[in-house]
Amino acid sequence: MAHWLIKSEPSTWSWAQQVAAGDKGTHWNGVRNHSAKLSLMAMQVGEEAFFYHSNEGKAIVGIVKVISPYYPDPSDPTHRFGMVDFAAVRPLANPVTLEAIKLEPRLSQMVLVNNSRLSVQPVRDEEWAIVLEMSR
DNA sequence: GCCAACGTTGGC
DNA sequence: GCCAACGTTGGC
Repeated sequence: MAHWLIKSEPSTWSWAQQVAAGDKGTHWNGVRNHSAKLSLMAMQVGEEAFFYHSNEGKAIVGIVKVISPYYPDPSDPTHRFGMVDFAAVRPLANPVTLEAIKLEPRLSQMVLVNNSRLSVQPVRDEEWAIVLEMSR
């Protein structure tokens, strides 16, 4: 199973709102970037992703799971981009901040560090485990 | 609020 | 097909 990371500005869509959406989850629409699209297309139902708060908080705050495979994003007039649905799984006991991630040498290859603008990105298995360890 | 990094657009 | 101009993202 692959792991992922998705970003959201809390002022637009927060972890609290994601939790409130429950098992029905939310449509992750609005992605308009090719790299992000490739990750969305590769996602399988049941795979988990870190939920990262950008701008305010700048931390991984929870885990979501994919509850629907990739399908067209009706909000895209060009019909080039699609989306998946995510539902909240659980919060992290302690959010893992971008600062802490940057200080951890074993996470120096994370896309979050190297390509900070990419809103949907893959996470390596070892990176996933290290972040979970840091959240305890 | 600034600005660097990056992606996209459009003129040529 | 190149590349300058522009818009957006997101850390600082």
